[in-house]
Amino acid sequence: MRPAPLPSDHSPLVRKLESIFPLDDHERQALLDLPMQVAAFKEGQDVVREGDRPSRSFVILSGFTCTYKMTGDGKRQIVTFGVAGDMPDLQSLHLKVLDISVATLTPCSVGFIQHEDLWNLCLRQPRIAAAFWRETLVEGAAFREWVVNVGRREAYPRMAHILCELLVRLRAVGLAEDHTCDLPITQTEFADALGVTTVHVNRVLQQMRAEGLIETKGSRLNIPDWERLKAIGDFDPTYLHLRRDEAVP
Amino acid sequence: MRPAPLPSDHSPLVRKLESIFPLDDHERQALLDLPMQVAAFKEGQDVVREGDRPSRSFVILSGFTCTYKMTGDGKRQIVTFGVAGDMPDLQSLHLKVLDISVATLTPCSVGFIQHEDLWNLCLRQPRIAAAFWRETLVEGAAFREWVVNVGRREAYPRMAHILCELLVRLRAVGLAEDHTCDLPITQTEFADALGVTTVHVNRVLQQMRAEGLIETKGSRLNIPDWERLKAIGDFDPTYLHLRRDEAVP
DNA sequence: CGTGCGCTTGATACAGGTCAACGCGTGTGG
DNA sequence: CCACACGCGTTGACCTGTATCAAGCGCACG
Repeated sequence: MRPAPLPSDHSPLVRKLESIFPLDDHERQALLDLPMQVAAFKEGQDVVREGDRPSRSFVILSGFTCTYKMTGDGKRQIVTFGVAGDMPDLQSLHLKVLDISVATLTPCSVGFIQHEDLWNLCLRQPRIAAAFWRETLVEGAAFREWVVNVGRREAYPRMAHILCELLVRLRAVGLAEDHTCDLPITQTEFADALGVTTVHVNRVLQQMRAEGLIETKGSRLNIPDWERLKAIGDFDPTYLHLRRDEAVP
Repeated sequence: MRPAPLPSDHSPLVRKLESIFPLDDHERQALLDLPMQVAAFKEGQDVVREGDRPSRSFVILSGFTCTYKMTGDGKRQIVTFGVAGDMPDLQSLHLKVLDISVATLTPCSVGFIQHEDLWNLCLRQPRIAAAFWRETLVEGAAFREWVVNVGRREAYPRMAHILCELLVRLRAVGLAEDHTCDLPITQTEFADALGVTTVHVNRVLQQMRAEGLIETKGSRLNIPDWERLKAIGDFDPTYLHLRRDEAVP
């Protein structure tokens, strides 16, 4: 007998959209009514793959993902991390063939939404269409900043910058306390995100710990001096286009 | 007396949108009817600047632009080049404050369109809204590939890749013959796009010329062996999401 | 006719890559 | 229940792509 469908939980989606776009009760309800098929993924699996032609997009309900591309000679570049509420392949609503793959970094629960349902909702509620559009634009802004980070900052500030971005994004969806969060990202994954080697990531992290910039135990990250990390990472959260500035007081 | 308003020419916009989205006569006409205020910019001017809160977006009608961000210590990273038909700040329709600046690389003619007019058109014609949304998504896809290029390819293939992208995009809007185009981009600008120094760009270009990969006279670029350039640049045009694959036969 | 910008070249320095090996914790199959 | 394999973090020695610095050249333009 087939497993019962997993219970759906739309709240990460709503929370995420509200972090960048104001919704009224009616709109919130419309989102909650979206048909969603929930699936569980183990760590290290591809949710979608470059070249796919999906008829649905997905929301991350829990867990962490990375969005990546492979080069011809087998190197991986991670272009963004996904956290609860993110829709890493929302673009496929308009772009038929996927130009990226999305893999889970941890066990994940994801909710699939048929393009048809999304499309109908957008036609009926232009403001929700605007919210989704805006969501993809914010994602685009983050890619631009990622280019700057990889192209123009050395490994040390580059790492600082990514840590800042992750903390702020996690805070925006309620997944981080003031200066602490769970960040289950391995050094290899950071390496592929920063465009450096694992060895170098290791040395950078050690130096950051030595200088009291960060504290880690297990996957727990703590940032003792947020202002200093921000300064070193040359981090300005404007590009995340959050409604409430989550720059952390 | 004030100068007469410049004559507007919507055709670059229509041509660009049609390269990624099928339009019918009615939709084409709706675009042609968009109120547009044309302005001429000299070379090296900012059209819009990071931090601006524009009430309009612009289409490049002629000329070349670059979209860039500055780091805290004054380094510039170009995140994309703009050619006729592109709308480098279309995102500002939904994101109030600009996270990028756009500068002209050559004298440019640009057409400003009020957000209000765009917004009305999108509400009346959902398919045109979809076309604009798609336009921003394609731009996002190009940023992702730019991250990969800067993060994971060495300077030589990185340059090859950018040249491939530019040729294909120019072809898509009718600004390039098969393997030749006008590319008025200085070595300094390439440096800021690739995340390397001008000196290094110079050496890379010389090597490419020496190996017969490219030929240049003035701003004229010719590519004698397209397949080889593509292979070296690890270039696959899928991410540009063109309707007709402009991969150049 | 100078002056500045874009291009070019050479010498030298360094951030980060490569290669190789080891420790440690954990899950697993014999 | 132990041995072993494997993933992740760590370390050291050495190498290289690219940066940095400095200078010269030619041409377009005021």
